[in-house]
Amino acid sequence: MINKIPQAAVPRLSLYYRVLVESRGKDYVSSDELSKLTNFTAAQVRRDLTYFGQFGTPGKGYEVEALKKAILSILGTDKNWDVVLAGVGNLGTALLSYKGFEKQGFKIICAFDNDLRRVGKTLEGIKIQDISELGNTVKERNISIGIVATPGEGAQEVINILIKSGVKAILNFAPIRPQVPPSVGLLNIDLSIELERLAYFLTKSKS
Amino acid sequence: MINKIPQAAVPRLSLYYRVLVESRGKDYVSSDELSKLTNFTAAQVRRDLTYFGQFGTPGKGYEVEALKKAILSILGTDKNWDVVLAGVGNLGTALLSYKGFEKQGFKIICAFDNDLRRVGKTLEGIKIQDISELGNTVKERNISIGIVATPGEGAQEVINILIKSGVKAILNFAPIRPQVPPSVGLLNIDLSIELERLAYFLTKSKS
DNA sequence: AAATGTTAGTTAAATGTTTCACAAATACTA
DNA sequence: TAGTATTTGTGAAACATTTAACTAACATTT
Repeated sequence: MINKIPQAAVPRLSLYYRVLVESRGKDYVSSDELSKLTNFTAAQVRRDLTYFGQFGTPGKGYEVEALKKAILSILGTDKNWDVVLAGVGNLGTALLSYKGFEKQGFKIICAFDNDLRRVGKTLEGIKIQDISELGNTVKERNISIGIVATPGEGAQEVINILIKSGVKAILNFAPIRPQVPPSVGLLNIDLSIELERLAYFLTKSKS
Repeated sequence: MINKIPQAAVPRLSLYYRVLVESRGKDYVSSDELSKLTNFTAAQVRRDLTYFGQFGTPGKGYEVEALKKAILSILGTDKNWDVVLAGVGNLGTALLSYKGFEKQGFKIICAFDNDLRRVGKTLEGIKIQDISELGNTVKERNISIGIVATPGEGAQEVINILIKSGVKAILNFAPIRPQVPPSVGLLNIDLSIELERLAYFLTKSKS
């Protein structure tokens, strides 16, 4: 392919989709309107969309429903994805309870923990299993997305099990940078690092 | 300034600090070793560090303790930061309970919610206050960092209050892209968007 | 049907970031 | 002390992304 798609364009697509959902009632929307709704420039909106195809009509704009469908299909959110959760502490529980995921086709279908006080309990309709069953369950149920919300210690081990069992994409909240083979997608969300970025911003803007 | 610092260098600095902490016992560490520990290239390690100053000794490397202190000072994590939390649902509770923040100098000192069932309760030693008191409390206590963990509706309003009351940096978990003046630092963590990025990765790698 | 205005798609320039390669500085060894 | 091995810091090149300017297509108005 000649046109490489910038990494950063993908989350922007998600945002275009959101504002399209909110602009129910309109038949067409222009890059200029999308620009105002997302705070990206109109040029970037057009550029981003053409990375993935041609969706618009000159003089008119983009057909809302068609563009919505197209973005869903590009992102893969027109399918349903089964998700496994490893680590059901405070954060894990919060993720399990978050209603937003299911709307977008992501369903946490099983959850694991190594704390025996939690194992066996049911949260949001999901029975927490012992971490020792992680590998087999993931294999049996053929799950391809994993969320890791364990402490840093042991996170790499959990991730190794996930990968060995066929998981192809991981959202990692543990404060480590796990090793994964290139075939596996990895996104790290590291709360401490984000706060440190803010602290840097504050320190810098004072000087 | 001639050398503008790439945005992306800042979170890398956080990671250098982490591996330095873990390499206790060593007096000196080379860019090559830091490279292996962080999976960034050695050239990037050196480049990143020189954005902020000259910390190394040719032929020897970087003195661990000195570099640790320098990074702390650059990031601003050598100071203590008071943090306000808006929204004490599942995610907010998880953040309130997360022990990692305090170690890095971030302390959530007050929390607010608009749900009367939560207001008045005490979590992790912090009494949840009514959202109507948010502005005054932030002003009185002179807080400069805010974490927003409310639903999307109302998040912009909460953020407006934070900014009006003197908050200068915001970590936003609500699924919106808030408007903030350029003088205010903003980082968005949007869980749905992260999952959609993974879905895109999976969709793409199958084709 | 012609003229005008709007808007997507494309090409080129500008900006920002990372990588490469090497000189200069220091440490080590004999 | 001279010579060799390390390792930093950095100019320049390579790469990636965003912004801006332009072109062509379509819609609307008269």
